[in-house]
Amino acid sequence: MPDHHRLPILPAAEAAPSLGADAAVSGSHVRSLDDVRARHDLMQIGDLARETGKTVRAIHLYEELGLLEPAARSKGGYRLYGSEALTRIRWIGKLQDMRFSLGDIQTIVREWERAGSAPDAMKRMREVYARKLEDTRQQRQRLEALEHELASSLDYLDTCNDVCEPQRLLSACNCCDLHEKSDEVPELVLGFRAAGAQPTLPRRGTRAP
Amino acid sequence: MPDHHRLPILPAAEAAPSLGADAAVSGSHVRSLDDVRARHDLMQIGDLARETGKTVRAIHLYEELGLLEPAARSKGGYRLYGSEALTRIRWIGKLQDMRFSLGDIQTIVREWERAGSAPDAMKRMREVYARKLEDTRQQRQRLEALEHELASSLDYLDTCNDVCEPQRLLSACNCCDLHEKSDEVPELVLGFRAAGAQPTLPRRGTRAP
DNA sequence: CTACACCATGACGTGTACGTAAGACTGTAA
DNA sequence: TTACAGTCTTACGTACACGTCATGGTGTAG
Repeated sequence: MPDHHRLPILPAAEAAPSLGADAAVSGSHVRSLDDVRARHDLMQIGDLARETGKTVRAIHLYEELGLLEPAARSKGGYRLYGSEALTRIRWIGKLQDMRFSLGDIQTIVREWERAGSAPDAMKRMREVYARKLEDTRQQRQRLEALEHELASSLDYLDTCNDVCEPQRLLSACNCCDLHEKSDEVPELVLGFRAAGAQPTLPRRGTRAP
Repeated sequence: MPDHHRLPILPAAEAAPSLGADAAVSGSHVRSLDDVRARHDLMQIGDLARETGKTVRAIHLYEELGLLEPAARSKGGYRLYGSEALTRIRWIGKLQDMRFSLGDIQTIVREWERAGSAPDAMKRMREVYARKLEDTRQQRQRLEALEHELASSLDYLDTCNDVCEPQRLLSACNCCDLHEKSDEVPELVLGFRAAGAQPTLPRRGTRAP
């Protein structure tokens, strides 16, 4: 067999130089292409998808947006990725968890790529992260507050289950005297009762959208 | 002036019975319609929008979805809301903050309206809230973790700014020896370097989407 | 009466992050 | 060689939570 049958790889750039052969190897079914690719630590898009939990489509999208590029292509045009792709995709996921949109990430990546020097790039990234730390903090505090509201609502609802007569009607809830007077009705509970359709007069045809 | 000039209100149901005249009154420009409506604690959709920070369109949407109904309509068809609408809309907002979609809220509201008795309804709602408390907790923990990652990334980037030579190139970052050996490169920083386009060989035309 | 801000209804548009399908090609095993 | 899963590009579809007209009526002041 001539050489080009073994594995025709067209590297997009020089292969990652100093990385040892310690890449993530999916422990499942081994095909012979894997054997060959393994010499270069390369996996194809489906493997990458499995490892990251993203779909192939999502990875395609990231590439369209310039967030990710395959390390190489097979002769037939298959995308081949090294283990840095895993890092990159997980990184994207984390930024998404922080509520960066893909557009934001695009901007970040472009800034990074256009940075003059290393400390310059680091400085820009520091700013982005510093701002995001602030509103991540705020978001978390909001969630904390909601958690407390949820907890006290559960408390309140427990009283309902404990002391309310089983046949009591919802309409009688507005003048309920079974809770401690000190118990303010939590807003999360109040909301159920306010301004909905009239449950006792169900004259609206159920128009499910 | 005949009576129907004063305020032709067609109540959708009996007005909220036991609520005192303590409704939220926007302290701004008072028009005479307000005067009249004030006797019934009613505001029109624009006022409601201002008070809640939502748009008129959003409120319309909530109504289409069955999440909210005006307490009454003016003779001319204007929607008129009591103060429970404020409660309701703020409630919707909180549920949205907990990552309930409007569709979820729709389901919740329908379940509530179809509940047989009061304790029955409370039980259902308790379950919904209990589940949500769980994943609100998880979400918050995720955010906490990200906060820590952000903080240590900022730390790491500070070192870059402090000890890196101003003209060092990004490509030299991969073999950077200026950090303590104990400093693992944070993933949030690693992500920048992995698998992007090649910054040193900018041969991709900037294809901004 | 007129001006003018506000509102109603209906319908179509928008941005995000993918999903889905079509039709053709690739890589490998049997 | 054939079968078959995986992949390619292209392109249109989707769900969500509204935004944005267009057209016409309403409520009140001057």
